[in-house]
Amino acid sequence: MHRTHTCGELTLPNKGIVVTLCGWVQKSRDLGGLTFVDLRDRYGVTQLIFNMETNSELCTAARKLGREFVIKARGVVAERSNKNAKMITGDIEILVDELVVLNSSETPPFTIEDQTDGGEDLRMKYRYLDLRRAPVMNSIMLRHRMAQHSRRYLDQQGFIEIETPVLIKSTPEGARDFVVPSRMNPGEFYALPQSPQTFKQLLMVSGFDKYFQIVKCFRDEDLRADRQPEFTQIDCEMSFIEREDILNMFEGLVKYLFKTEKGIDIPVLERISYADAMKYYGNDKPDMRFDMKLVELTSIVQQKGFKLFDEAELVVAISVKGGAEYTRKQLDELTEWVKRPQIGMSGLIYLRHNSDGTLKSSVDKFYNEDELKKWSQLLGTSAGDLVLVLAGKESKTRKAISELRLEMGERFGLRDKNKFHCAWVLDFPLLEKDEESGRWHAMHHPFTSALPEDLESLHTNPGAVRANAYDLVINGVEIGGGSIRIHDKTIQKKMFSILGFTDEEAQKQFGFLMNAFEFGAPPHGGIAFGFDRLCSMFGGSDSIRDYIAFPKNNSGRDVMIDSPSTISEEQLKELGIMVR
RNA sequence: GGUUCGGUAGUUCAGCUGGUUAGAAUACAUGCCUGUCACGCAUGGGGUCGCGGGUUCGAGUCCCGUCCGGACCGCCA
Repeated sequence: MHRTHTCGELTLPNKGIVVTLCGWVQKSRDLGGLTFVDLRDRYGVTQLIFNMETNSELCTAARKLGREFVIKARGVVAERSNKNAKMITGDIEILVDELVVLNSSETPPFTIEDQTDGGEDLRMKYRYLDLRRAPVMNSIMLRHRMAQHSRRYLDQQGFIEIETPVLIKSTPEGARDFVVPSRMNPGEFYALPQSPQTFKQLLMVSGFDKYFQIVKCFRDEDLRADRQPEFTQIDCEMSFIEREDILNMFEGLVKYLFKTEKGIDIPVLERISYADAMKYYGNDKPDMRFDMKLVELTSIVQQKGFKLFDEAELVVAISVKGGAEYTRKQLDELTEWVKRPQIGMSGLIYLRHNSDGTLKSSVDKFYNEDELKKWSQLLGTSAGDLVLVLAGKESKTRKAISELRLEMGERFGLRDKNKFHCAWVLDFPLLEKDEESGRWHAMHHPFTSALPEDLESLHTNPGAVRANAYDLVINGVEIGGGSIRIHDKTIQKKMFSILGFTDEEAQKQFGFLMNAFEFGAPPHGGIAFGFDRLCSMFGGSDSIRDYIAFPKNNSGRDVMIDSPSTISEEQLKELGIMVR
């Protein structure tokens, strides 16, 4: 008696055949004379039926089945008298003639159903049970398919998949490293890679020409719904290419994924400069599913006696289509929303374009109708629209209006999960100044090249130099990013010196790379995609956790295996480590 | 490092200004029921109100501390 079919495939045409199914008891319904058992496996659910009149022994046994018992059942596929249109297998049921209990089960701590009663914490503790639930299992299977599609496309394009080491060297740049003590080299540590960046560049020096890897990366930073300490990237690098080649190649990958997985033909990817993204969306990863562009009012609103605006570095507004329906109460609530510490604005100014064409603002005291009309014109409002204005320090205000824009987009239903807008964000600044130390930091990473036309200002005006870098942004989420790399030793050295490395430090940290550049490094560049985010985007979720089989919680803990954990004195001693 | 919300039955939650024996739904157990599929009906068991301290005649409720969890800010080249 071997399994002949799955619980998701039997329908009316299979009527009359004898089948054997295996799976878990989803639920049983005992009606006295009849007992129904829903049997579940990875493929679906099929109803088993037991009849007290025709086989009382078997029916009595079936009544004893609890939730999540593992069973094997043989029987004939029969047409149901009462069909269930909600189930794929809802037209049939199995008239069971033999039943084997393969294993019993405790009552699960939460219900194994699409809509579970379990909270996040409990589900994570029993993740192996949570994974039995169809939505979670489907997410994991989506991830599998996405990996296969990506491999197929990249293989077809001539990319070679190569594994790079996981025990590597700690570097001060970027995120914090996870660190692994070396027993054989007391007092020394490996670091886990934040990305295989330098290795893939070395592979280009070796001549592999097109490389990719679907690879775990590690960053010891605080977690978010879309950030895990270990995460997966589709990591790619190519030689003898220019930016345009990379954009085309990976635009191809994005299109291929949407086509094969979702059957969607996405249009040519929009391209927007970092400067424009900041100007129109206040954000380097704009959600371009909807318009609601930022409009700066600074120059026209100052010197009218309104202190908040007069003292502001930036006065910036958005116009919400149909927002004039917002009541005073809702506007007050929105004001509280921007005052939350996470946003940190001192207040919110509004201008309502009433349905009768009149304008009403919260600052009528300072601005006459002509002036308000000017606002309205700049923002292109018509009757029924609502203008929201924030003012204050430049960067904080820009950030706040960007958040407000996303919030209003959300409230007005403009962020449809089934709509996708993909864009390249280009021409990022190469460097950014750290406010505290006053030092320059690489915005992307220190191997990123400058745009050729900006290279000269590297010494005179480093902040103005644009990087030959690009991000892929889908629906306001940074899905991928990359750059054309530096392949010249002298320029790479110069970059390290601008970043505040001494020659000695640079040699110690990255000497292997710069040495390699002395032996015929080809021009090269690449990109890496956040695979977990890509999967959650395709699955329509904001959280990557359901797309990772065994994720960590907000504090970086795996509550199932209870890690991280302390280790024994002997282990510490062997590793030469003292713990305070 | 910070802000904020939460921790009460197996689970999800309610429990008001402190006041008799802490409730609901669901899950579970038992019984009845031949067409259920969120089956129905009846009965029943199930609680260290996260932990510690304080205020009070009296604390699930108020205060302080602490632990755990969620969301977010900082951080994430």
